[in-house]
Amino acid sequence: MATGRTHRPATRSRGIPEATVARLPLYLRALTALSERSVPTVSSEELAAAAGVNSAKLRKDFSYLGSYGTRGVGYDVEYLVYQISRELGLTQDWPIVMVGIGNLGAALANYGGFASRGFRVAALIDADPSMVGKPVAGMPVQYIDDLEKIVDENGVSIGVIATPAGAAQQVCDRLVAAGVTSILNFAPTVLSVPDGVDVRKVDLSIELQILAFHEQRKAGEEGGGEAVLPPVVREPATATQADDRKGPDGDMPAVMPA
Amino acid sequence: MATGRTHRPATRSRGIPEATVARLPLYLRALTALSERSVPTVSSEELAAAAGVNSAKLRKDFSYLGSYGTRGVGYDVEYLVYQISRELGLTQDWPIVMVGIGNLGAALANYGGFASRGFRVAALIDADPSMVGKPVAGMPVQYIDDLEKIVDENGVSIGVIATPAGAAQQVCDRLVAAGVTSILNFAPTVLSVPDGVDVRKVDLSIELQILAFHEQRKAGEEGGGEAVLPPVVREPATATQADDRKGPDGDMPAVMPA
DNA sequence: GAGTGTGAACTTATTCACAGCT
DNA sequence: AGCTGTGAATAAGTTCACACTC
Repeated sequence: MATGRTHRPATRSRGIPEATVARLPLYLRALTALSERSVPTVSSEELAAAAGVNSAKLRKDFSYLGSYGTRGVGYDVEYLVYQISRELGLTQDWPIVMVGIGNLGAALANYGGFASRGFRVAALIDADPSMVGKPVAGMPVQYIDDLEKIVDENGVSIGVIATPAGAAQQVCDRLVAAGVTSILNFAPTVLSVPDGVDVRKVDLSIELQILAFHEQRKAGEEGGGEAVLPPVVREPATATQADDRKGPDGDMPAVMPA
Repeated sequence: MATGRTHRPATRSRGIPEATVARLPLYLRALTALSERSVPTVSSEELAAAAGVNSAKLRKDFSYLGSYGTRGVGYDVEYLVYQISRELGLTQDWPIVMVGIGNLGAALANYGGFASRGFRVAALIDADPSMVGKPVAGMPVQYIDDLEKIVDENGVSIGVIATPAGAAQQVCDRLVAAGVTSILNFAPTVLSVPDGVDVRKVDLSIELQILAFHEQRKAGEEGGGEAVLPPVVREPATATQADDRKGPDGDMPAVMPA
């Protein structure tokens, strides 16, 4: 205020909204595809469609990064690819370790997306001695006793946990103690970490459950008036009396579902 | 659960915030663990800790479902497990199909989390004829030509896509045409679907990129002045002469990073 | 004319803090 | 005394709509 007009919006890499950060990879993917097709420029409308968001949101997101577009024209694809890559820290290579090379871990290791731009699998680690030395995705599995050494020697700061739930926390603790400060957790458990360590989780069954919620609602709603499924116990408008009315519907049945 | 008995989400359950829905599975998991340990009741504080959220948020979340707690005491674990299960639609069984039984698909099929409460894998489907008939996770892979029939005969409304990116949209279209209204997408691509169809996506490389963003920021910030890791690719101050000031920092280098 | 960049309005989500029940 | 349930306050995220630039 005092300065009248700070011409520069506070867009230092600082203070990019989390929701925006989460969409940058999406934009980057769409832009990369355009780049491969040698498309020189793209409008917010087109790019938004390719990324599955609306154009106002995209423009707003980009505005946090800076003014990278040209009015009346759009965005230069190559230029944006670079700027977003830089913002995401993908102009450097991040060595990562993956712990837990079971079904899922092995699949992830083989998965191309992992080795994509910006990341390099430095080591695969497992606690099962019979796995050690076996090649997975072209690299030998290493024993978990060497975790600290591996992290240290490779300067790893990002770890992926794909162990069973029971082992995840202790693996996490070891990774953090060894210097890892970002963790991607595929184990279905909540990890606790000290301040300064980021955890992101991917949980299949949670995603399915969220879908089931909406699915159920769709089923209950179809037809509106002529419902296929009867509305079941409409709450009497009276609400309460001697009724210890709890939830909106359905008290606990005598027998719990297994 | 026999046919109907889909509880109509009556009165209050209309409009449970999406953010709350996304956390219900988390609470459910924590509660299930308590239930297995035969813990009878739990306070919002304890449960919140187990689920990795703060207690105010948890209480607020639960308040959208109804008044399921007892003041001065806490929540009855079994009761809550049932109520949340019901809210999520897990008191019925959802048959799901999985399309794309490659590395990742097979891993997911084997993954216990999938077959967990409320879901049943009705079929594994692949487009590779050489996969067909092979048992994966104890069930034979079926050919994609039968997709429509499988969806129809099993009353499938939830589909999981684990194909390569290039095939995802067409698989999605076929699933939707066959009657699927919820899709969990593991392919690194944006799916477009008609209104009324829900899509959730899981993308490893996006998650990693988000971590890299924060990681980069940490590195750039430590010590304030002299960073341990040099930011790599220091921009040549070259670029544009007339200082058409674009972003907060860094213009495009002459050579794009691969 | 076309399309970005962005304040302002609006919506959704989180946190606070305390009244009210057991 | 203890802990839930929830309005009220705050923060974060989205959408609108239009001035401005090319």
